[in-house]
Amino acid sequence: MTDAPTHDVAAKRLRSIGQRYTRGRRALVDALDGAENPLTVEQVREVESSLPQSSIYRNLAVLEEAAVVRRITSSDEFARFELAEDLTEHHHHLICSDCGSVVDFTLPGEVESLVDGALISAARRLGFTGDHHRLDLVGLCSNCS
Amino acid sequence: MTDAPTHDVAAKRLRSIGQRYTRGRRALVDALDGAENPLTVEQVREVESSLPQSSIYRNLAVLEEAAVVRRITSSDEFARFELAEDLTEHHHHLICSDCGSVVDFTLPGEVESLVDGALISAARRLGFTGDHHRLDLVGLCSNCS
DNA sequence: GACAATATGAGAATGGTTCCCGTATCCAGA
DNA sequence: TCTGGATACGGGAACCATTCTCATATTGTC
Repeated sequence: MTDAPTHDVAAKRLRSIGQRYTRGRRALVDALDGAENPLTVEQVREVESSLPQSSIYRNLAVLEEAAVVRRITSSDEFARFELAEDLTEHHHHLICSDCGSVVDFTLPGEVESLVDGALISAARRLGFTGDHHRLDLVGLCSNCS
Repeated sequence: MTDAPTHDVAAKRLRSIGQRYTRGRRALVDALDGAENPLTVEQVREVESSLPQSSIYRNLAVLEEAAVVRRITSSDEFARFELAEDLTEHHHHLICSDCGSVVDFTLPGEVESLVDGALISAARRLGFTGDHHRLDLVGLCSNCS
């Protein structure tokens, strides 16, 4: 189960784009919040078996638009979803290039700020408006190595 | 046109996995090497209009398996391809979250080594065998902002 | 409680990518 | 240079994660 604050933020963000915070959408937020790592649609179905596939896809898209959920791509063919970082904490992904599994990890604050600074100046140089960075480590998970 | 060394390396890597370095594959390497940024299959077709789509897909997969080409995913639905980093140089991507375009950039060496060190220790902690990192900046390109 | 608007969900459609298979090309040995 | 066997090519069919459709159910409002 998810903290009330998370649900409150989700409800507010949905409302701000003219969407309701329905039972199915709450179930998705609970599923993602209860997971250690980003989930595929199939994994969401395993956790919340009552949700039909089409609703999962549609509502994940709505939640993504409301900035409640972030979609990430791995090395396999399945999209994965996690709660937005400001609802959890800033983190990164270990991506297995063999099986596509994704595991979260964090880096020391000094590293983060150095990276951010470097990215901001690179973006400025190229006329790009940076929103967030995405620092993943690609390799082999303990199962596949 | 691509340096001989690049073609030599490509030929050797293909040979090492029992594949030939054919005309079509050479054309793909030329196309990717001549591009400023990673290319979609459609963009490859624009550059090398003689190559049929099915051959582009098949040969990019072969070149990827031979570690001559790397496949990257953006925010849109198209896969993009670039030469492996040891045939070009280590770099990162600015990814436009609106149109999906991808632009290369590089970071100062100190930042790279700090990041690498931090990633290595994080990977060790989680039983992961790191291969390479992937540091992208997601935002809006000058066209979309 | 009734109405209008929005969300749901089962199945169809979409489209980037992969696969199939008959043909063309390449390489080794003679 | 020929020949045989293996590999690559390429047009089109198949695949499958995802998106779309639309009739029904649910929601919020007066």
